[in-house]
Order: sequence, then C-alpha cells, then structure tokens
Amino acid sequence: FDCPLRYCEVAVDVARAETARLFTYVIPAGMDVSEGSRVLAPFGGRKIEGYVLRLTDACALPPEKIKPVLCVLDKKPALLPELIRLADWMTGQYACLPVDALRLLIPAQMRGGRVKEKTEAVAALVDSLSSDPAALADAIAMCRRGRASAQADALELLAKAPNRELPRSALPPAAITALVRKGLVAVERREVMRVPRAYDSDIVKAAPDPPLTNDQSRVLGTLLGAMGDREGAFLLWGVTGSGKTEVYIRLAKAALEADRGVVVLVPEISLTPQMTSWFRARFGDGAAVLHSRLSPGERYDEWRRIRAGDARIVIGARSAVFAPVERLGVIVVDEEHEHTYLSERHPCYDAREVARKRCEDAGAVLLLSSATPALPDFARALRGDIRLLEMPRRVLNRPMPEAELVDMRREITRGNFSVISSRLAAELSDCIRAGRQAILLMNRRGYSTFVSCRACGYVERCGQCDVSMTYHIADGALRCHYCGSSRTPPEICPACGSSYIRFFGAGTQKVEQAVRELFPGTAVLRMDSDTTQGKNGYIDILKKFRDGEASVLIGTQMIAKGLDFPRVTLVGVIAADAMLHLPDYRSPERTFQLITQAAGRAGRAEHPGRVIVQCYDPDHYSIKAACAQDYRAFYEQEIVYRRHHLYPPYTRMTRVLYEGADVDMVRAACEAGLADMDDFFTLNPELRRQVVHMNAREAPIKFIKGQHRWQLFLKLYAKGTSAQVLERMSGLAAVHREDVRCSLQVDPPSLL
DNA sequence: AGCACGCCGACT
DNA sequence: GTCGGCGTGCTC
Repeated sequence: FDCPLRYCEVAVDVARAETARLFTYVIPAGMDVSEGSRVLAPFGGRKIEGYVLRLTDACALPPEKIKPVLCVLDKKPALLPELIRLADWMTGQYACLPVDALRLLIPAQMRGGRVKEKTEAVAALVDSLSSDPAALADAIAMCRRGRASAQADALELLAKAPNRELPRSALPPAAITALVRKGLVAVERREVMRVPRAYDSDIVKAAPDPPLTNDQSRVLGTLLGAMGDREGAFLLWGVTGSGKTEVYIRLAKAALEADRGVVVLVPEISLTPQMTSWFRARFGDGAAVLHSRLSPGERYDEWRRIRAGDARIVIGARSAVFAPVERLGVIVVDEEHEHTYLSERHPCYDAREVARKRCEDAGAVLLLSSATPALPDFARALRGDIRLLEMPRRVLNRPMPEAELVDMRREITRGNFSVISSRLAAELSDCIRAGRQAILLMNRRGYSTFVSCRACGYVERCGQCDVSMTYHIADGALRCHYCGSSRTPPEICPACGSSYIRFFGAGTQKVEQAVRELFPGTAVLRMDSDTTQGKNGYIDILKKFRDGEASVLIGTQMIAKGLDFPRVTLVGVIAADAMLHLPDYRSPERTFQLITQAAGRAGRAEHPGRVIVQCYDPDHYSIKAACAQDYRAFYEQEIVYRRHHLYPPYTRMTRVLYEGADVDMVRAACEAGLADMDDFFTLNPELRRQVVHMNAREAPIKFIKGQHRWQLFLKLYAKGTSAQVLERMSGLAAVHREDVRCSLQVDPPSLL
C-alpha cells in the first residue's frame, strides 16, 4: 500500500534515566525523515535534538499528545543502521544510557549545531565565454580598450584556471563586480571541505607497492582469505620493524577492490603521524583521518567525507571505531596493547571490544596488531579464541637492535651523578660523530620531579592535588601535572625554615640539558606535551628530526611508538624502571612494552641499531625480558605473576569512583555504596563467590583539583563474572547526588 | 537536563 | 496585592 510511515520513534538527546526511552513524533507531510536521521523536536516546552531510531505507521498514544518533528538536521541520515545496533549493544555492555552511546556516533561538535558547512564564493566564466575562445578573446580585447585592465587580467586568469573558475578571493573584488555586471562572470557560493594538514604528505610521494617479505605475504594471504569468508579475528604478533603497516595497506587495498571500507585505529594519531602520511601517500583523498588535534571544522568535514562514501579508509584514534563506514571489510587495531583504547569517560568502552563486535556484525575481519600484545589478548590467542599470526623477523632480515643494560647504582658509586651513564655518553658520542641520529626516552616531562628540603624532608606539593610538583626550568616554575597550577619554588623550607631546598628526580628537560652540556654544539630536539602544544607542534618537531636538523631527539613515551626514522641507530632509555613501582598491577607490562617499543625505533634501515637501557633494578624480569626482546619470556613470567596474585585476565578490576569537594560526604557516599553491595550479596549469597575482595577506600591519589576521591573497589573472578554484579554497581554509579559525583569503571586504564 | 507549575515569604 | 525564591514532576 502507499501508506507512508507517519510516525518516528526518537531517542531524545537528554542524558537522564527518566528520558531513556523512545518518544513518538508525527512526521509532517513532505518531510524526509528516515531511520538514523537527526531531528529537532519539541520536548517539554523546549526544542531538543533527537535521533530517529524507528519509523512506524501506527501509534497507541492519544493523538493530542503527539507533536510533530520540527525539522531534519542533516541532508543524509547521520547514523548508520548497523551503528545504531552497535550503540544498543554498548548500552548493555557498558551499563550506559542509549544516548550516551548514540552521542559517540557523531562528532561532538555536530550536536547543538556548533559546526557548519564552510562555503566559498567561486567566480567562473559564463558558459558562452568558456566554450567559445573567440568570444572570450573579444571580451578581453573590449576590456583592454576600455582601459579596464584589471578586468582583462581577471578574464585571462579565469581562462587559464581549471574548470575556468577561481575562488573570488583570488581576484580583485572591483573587477569581479564589474564583470558580473557585464554578464561575463558568474559568482556562486559553493561548499568546501576543510582539509587537515597531513604530516609529510608533500614529502612522501605517491609510492608504488614495495615487494612483500615472506612473512608479510603469508599473513596477508590468511587475512585476505578471511575477508573473503567474511569473518575472522586475528592477533598479529610482529616484532618492531617487521612491516606490519605494509600489511594493513595491502589489506586496505584489497578491501577497496572488493568495494568494502576500512578502519585503522591508532593509539593517538598525534603520536603516529607517519601512519597518516603512509596511507595518504598510497590512497590520497580516499583516506580520511579522525583525531583530537583536528579543528572542529576539519573533523566535521572528514566525518562527512566518510559518511558520503568519498573516503572509504579511515585512520583514527579510539572513537574512529564508530566511523560511518558502510560495507565494512576490516578493522585494524594498531599497537593494540595501548591503554588509549580504553575510554576513561563514561561510557568506559574498550575500542577493541567494540571493534570486535562491529566486525562480527558486519562480517568484517578484525586485526589486532602489536609487537607486545596486551596480556589478555595473547592469552586468548594461545587458547585459540582469536587466531595468532606471527611476523618474527624484520624486513630484509635486518637484525633486532642489540640492547645493553646499565646499572645506574654503579654509575653513582663511580661518581657519575648525571642522568646519562658513561656508557650511553660514549655511544651517543659515536653516533653523533658518525652523522647518525639518536632517540632518548625519558618518560617524565619537566626538569626535576620534586622539590624537597634536605633538613626536614618536606616536599612541595600542589594544594589542590595529592601529588608533588614538578620543576620546569624554562620559566623556573613549579607546576602540577594534574591541574596545571604553578608557583615559584620556595627558597627557604616552609616547614622548618632551613635553606636546604634541593631539586630531585629527572625529567626530559634535565636530560636535554645534560646532552647539551656533554655535546656542545649538537642540535637537540625535545618532544613532550610541553613542546607540542600548538596544533602542529609535534609535526614540526618530527619534520625537523626527519630532515636531519638535529642529531638527538629526547622525549616522553610519545616518541617510543610507531615512528620510523631510517637514520636512528641509537636508542637510550634513561629511566627504564621509573614506572615499575607505581601501585598498578600493569606496571611490569607497561615497562616491558615501553622499552620494547622504544628499542624498536633503532636500526630500522641499513645500519644496525643499538639500545642502552639505564635502570636501578636490572634484575627485574620485565626489564631483562625487554632487553632480550623476548616477549614470550616476559609473557610466561607475567602470566604466572598474574595468576598468583589473581590479577587480570584471571580477574576483573572494577570500581565505583566517588569524587567531591567534601571528604566526609565522599567517604559517606562510598561507604554507603559498600553497605549496599554487602546487602546485595547477603540477598544473593551465590553471587558473593564471584568476589575476590571488596572494600571502600581512599583512591591512591587522594584528591585531584580539590576533589576528594574514594573508591568502592571490587575484584571479581573473570570466569563467571555475572552481569548482575556489574549491574548493581552501575546502579550505584547512576545515583545522582548534589555534591558527590560517581562513576563505574570496569578494568579502567588507571587504578590511581 | 530544563522548563513549567506551584506554593510560600518580602517587597512596592 | 505582586514579584520571585526554588522544590516537584513531566517531557511524545
């Protein structure tokens, strides 16, 4: 029948449990509303945005209650049906409201209409001139005769331009106005896309396919087969420098040829701009990027290019797992062990899990990839839950860099108090003299990590956060790395009045100073979040290093991953065990990963690489295994440690975090939560067996930005963790209180 | 979330 | 008599 669907069911963009259901609206005659459309609708005396999830032709509500949709917000429905289903799955999986999940599907700035399409005025020759050279010549001659040389020049420029048109701003305004009046030129406004500046895109020329190694072709063959079969989840375990990126690129090519789309997730695109340039070099405009450093306009335009199907390959950070790619063929998760794939904001989703679900539904291939896989993923691969693919050799059989441990305790007994050991200094000297480059990893920014009184032990702390302050030498200020507040360091101890104030601990700035003192005249670059503030800060630093403007690059973890600089032959890890003693069960894993990834930057081209690892605890298994570049050895020891202490993957760490200005209220709320869970387990004694332990305590960092923090902590057995327990916890987190905020975190990226 | 509605006190 | 405080409750 020609019975049009008259009603639509809308998820309103109001994040409250009370409105977490669908509301029915009438579709006015002639309005083009479909599933996935974003609409504006009246709601309780105001206008709200909403997402159309269903169309119906009948409605049980009394007609006078149903209001009409006001308008449709986008030309094309913003939400793909399969992504609406994915959001629905997330609602259950992460205990969040439907709108919380739906909001992830579009760029944040699109909500509330904060970004608009950009238009540009374009001046073009009218058809009669552009198709008739003689008429054009006449017009130009006429202008010249009338002494309107600006107009004649404009006509000549337009005649030479592609499509006989130019942006109006490129021509003198008066001439254009006159030419329009004469009917020779037409001006119209046209939509233009804001193009993000891709790192190096002008340097990496459209490259031909390099030959594949045996490992690469074998792995690719398996993946292509799986894509043909429309299913499969894989863990690609390939050493650094084994050419994993080329596998992604070939896979993407094959997907495009089969008319299917591709999503490549990278930890944070600002950290691996090279990935962007590699894909741009091979796919041009067919590849879009989505990451946090884009301006809202660029982000919106990239998203729309994807939505329109103009870009079918997406490279992006965590949230790009929701990119509106139709007929998805593959999702690649590069450096899959990175914790940036876990969202810290509600809903605390895991992009790898979401990717897996999306691939299952779309019949796409999931490829998790890392040189140092996350422990739970490697365990799953060994169990056969996902298929393990190995690339154990570097391309062209280049050797893995040799790593050498330096015990910094011995440096001190030998009288060297510098952050650079004599061994590393000697290697640096050789490297610089040979005209090659070195990377020094120091996983802390600033100059000194704390300022303390030697007489009484007083440490200068941020009053608003429960952390010590870091000294920055550039402006001589103490800075809090949590809230950003700063002050000048005290000259006499505020506690005991002594003048024995000293600066301890080292950061990137101190390393930079030490290198400059050791090698005067050598160009040094420092890359940390202090030097990469601007939109292109990181691009500029990497470009300078790539162009050989400096011999040494010093940086935090942002230089450890994914970068490929052929002339780097030396990597120094300054304080390898700096984070080994943080109160987090993943410290050994993170230490291993960071050292291995950093070491992987060395010797990627023809010259072999060398790695110096400086530490105070050279006997620790994670450091030893990292130096031996032996993931398997690390895995075997770590999994025993995890099993023994009942850490993930054997358990799930969950907590409800309570934050607020008033300690007593925060504490009370948290303890009430504990009591509630206890009651719950008393009523459901069989569920208590899932709990390893449960407590309500201050969080390891007791307050941040003046907000006190307590946590209701539950460690649950992974096997048999029931949704019921998580649901009860999320119920606690959903309680709204004036002065205490709370949130549920399941396996959060940080337990601090 | 917001915005009505409503029922109280302080003011021109 | 009116203006406006913010507690309560609903939104197709």
